[in-house]
Parts: sequence; structure tokens; C-alpha cells
Amino acid sequence: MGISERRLREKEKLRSAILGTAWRMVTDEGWQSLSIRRIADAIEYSVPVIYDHFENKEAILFEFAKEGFQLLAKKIEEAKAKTKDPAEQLRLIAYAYWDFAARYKEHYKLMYGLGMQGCEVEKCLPEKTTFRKLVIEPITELIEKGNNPKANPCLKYYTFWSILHGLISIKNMRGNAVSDEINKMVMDDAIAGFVKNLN
Amino acid sequence: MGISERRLREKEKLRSAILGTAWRMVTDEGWQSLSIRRIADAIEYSVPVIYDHFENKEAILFEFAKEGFQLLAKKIEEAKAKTKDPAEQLRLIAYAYWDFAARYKEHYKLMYGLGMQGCEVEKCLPEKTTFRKLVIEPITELIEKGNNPKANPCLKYYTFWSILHGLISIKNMRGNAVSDEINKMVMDDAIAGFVKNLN
DNA sequence: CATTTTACCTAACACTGTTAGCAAATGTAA
DNA sequence: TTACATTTGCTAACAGTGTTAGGTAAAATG
Repeated sequence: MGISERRLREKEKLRSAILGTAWRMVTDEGWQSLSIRRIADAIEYSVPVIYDHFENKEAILFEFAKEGFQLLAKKIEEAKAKTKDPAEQLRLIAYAYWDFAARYKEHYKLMYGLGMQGCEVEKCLPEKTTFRKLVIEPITELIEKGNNPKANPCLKYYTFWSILHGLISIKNMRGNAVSDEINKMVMDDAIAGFVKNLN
Repeated sequence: MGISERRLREKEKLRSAILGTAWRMVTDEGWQSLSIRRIADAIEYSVPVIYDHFENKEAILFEFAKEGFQLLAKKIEEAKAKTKDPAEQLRLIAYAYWDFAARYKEHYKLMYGLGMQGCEVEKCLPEKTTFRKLVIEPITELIEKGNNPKANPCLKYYTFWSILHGLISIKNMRGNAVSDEINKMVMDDAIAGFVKNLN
């Protein structure tokens, strides 16, 4: 009865080939160049085979978006685990977020629809919630320790995220017109201000 | 010799018809639905006529982007003119920016490529520089008056803009999942924190 | 061995942006 | 008025896109 298992393996292999090829295209030439037909060409199968593995093109994009959200959550978790000081945690989280967006640029663009038509990422709620919880925790701690206990952690989380996302979006837009050093200085400054304001 | 002038007027009229039709499509059905062919259908001309007035589709998008940048600069200018207190100016500018992004949603998406493939907006430098100058001025003033004169206005401007753009981007992403009140509270909080940190 | 399932392909549909080439109308000059 | 040149607008095509209907041949199943 190894036959059907071999078949499953082969099917899985084809699926991986599709995703692998797609990913190579994206990193080489950007999301714009990704097309079902070109994937089919590259894996040396006909076009409808792709649709045996993915409902449509968006389903392929979604796969990468999910990967991105999971990876981001992991990175944030790792960064946070490095210290117990909540202020330091927030700083490390911000760095990790920044690093993720720089290292996995195409993922980030897809996840948040930067300069491209994003895909429906509503289904990534679990991963997003993880991120949210990881950030809200140190914020809550800092608020409790600070002298402004009426501050709303959820609201502050939103602010924190907005700062990061705004910086990264603008950085992505401008290409390399502004040096990374300056960009990082802006982030440092913004996060320092944010943390200071929590007290 | 009014003939050639009439012709020019008619040509201009057709150009307006193209832009007007395009804009109606965008507001009715989003950027995604905008196509040269549908514009041609709507104005009851054949497709190549569009190309007599615009080099390509991007040139049409660019027209709206430029309009957006100009309008934004105007709104910011008006908001700033309402007071002479730099802190208050920054608050009013932030409100105006927010209001612009809400009122001219499709413009904003196009200008910064949110959830769509944006167009080359590098040519809008004058309008962008206007915005930049309008914001940097009160920031510089505040820094000079404050007790942290070594702060870099340019860097702070970048931070200010990032906060606003981040908030708006995230708001746009989430659709109506978060109420406008909360969104505005986040902005108020973030801007207040930013201004406080300038001193 | 017959039947069903699976794998896979060709060819099409309905779109997209863009352009070559032609025909008719109009303007200009002899 | 006639001859030429320009403008205006069109049809039809090219080269892509995502997606799917329908058919064939191989493989697995009863």
C-alpha cells in the first residue's frame, strides 16, 4: 500500500515545486512578474496542473503571506525572550520587526499590500493575534509601573505598531534615497519617545 | 482663426472626459476596475483615442496622484495657517493629514501605493517638498524653544510623517473593524507624545 | 478483464495594456 | 477648384493575464 503514499509524496513535491519556483521568481523579479503561466513553464507542467494544487493565484500568494506572519511572530517572540525588562523588550521587538521587514522585504510587501495588490489576509488572525499579544504584554507592564496607569494598552499597542509600519512603508517607498543609518536613527528616536511616554 | 482654438477646446474636453470617467470608475468600483477599454467604452470613443491624450495608463494614474499631492499640500497649508503656536500647528497638521486620507481615500492609496500597484510619483517632488517644509517649520521652532536643541528637525519630521502614515495605512487595511473614534484617539495620543518629546 | 479514478493536456474564454495601419474628414496651398 | 498634408478616429491585431471546460491516456480498483 505504499503506492498511494508515493503518490501523495509526489503531489506534495509538485506543490513544493510550484511554491519554490514562484518564490524564486518573486525574489528575482518581484511580485509583478509572477504569473501562473510562467510558473507552469518553469516546472514543465501545463497550466491547469497549478489549479490542482491551488484554488487560484491568490491562494499561492496567501501561502507566502501566512509564512510571513508566522515568521514575524517567531522573530518577535525570540527578540522578546532575550530580556525581562519590558522597556528593553519593546526596543528589541522594534528592532526585530525592523529587521524582518528589511530581510523579508517581499513577504512584508505582500502581508501589508505595499505597492501591490495584497491578498486577503483576514485568515491569518491567529498569527496576527500572537504578534499583538507579544507586544501588548510589555506595554501593559510599563503602564502599570509608570505614573499614568489610566493609559490604554490596546491603544498604545496600536500606536507602537503604527510607528513601525509607517517607518517601514516610507522606507520602502523611498527606495535607497535615505540611508539605513538615518532610517534606524528615526526608529530609535521614535521608539525611545514612545517608551518614555508610557511612564 | 478660432477654428484651431475650438479644436484645442474640444481636445481638452475629451481629456477631461477621460479623467472624469476614470475618476467615476475609481470612486464607484476602486482602482482595480479601471481599464483603458472601459474608459473608451464610457466616453464612446475607440481605445487608441485615449493614447492620443495620455502616453499610457500610468500617465492617467499619475494625473490623480499629482492632484492628490497638490490637494494635500493645500490642506496642510490651510491647517497650519490657523494658528501661530507651533505645537498647535503640528496638531492641526496631523488632523488635516488624517482628514485628507479619510476624505480622499482613493487618492491616498494611489499616492502611496496602498493595496495597489502605485505609479511613479518621483515627479511630484515639488508638492512633496512643500509638505515637508510645512511640517519641518513648526518642528524646528519647537526644538529651538525646547530643552533638547541638538534634536534633528529633519529626522523628527520623518518620525512625524511615519506615525501618521502608519496609522492611516493600518486603518485602511483593517477596513471598518476598528471604529473611527478609537483610531482618532490613537492619533491624538501619538501626536501628543511626539510633541511632548520635542521639548 | 472491465470500470472507475487520476493525471495531464490542449484549447478556449474573457479580460488586460498597447500599437500598427488604414480610411475619412479636414485644413492648407497652388 | 484641385492637390497635397494633417488631423482624427477606427478596426484589428499582438502579447500578455487568470481561469476553466473538455478530452485522452495511463493507472488503480473491483
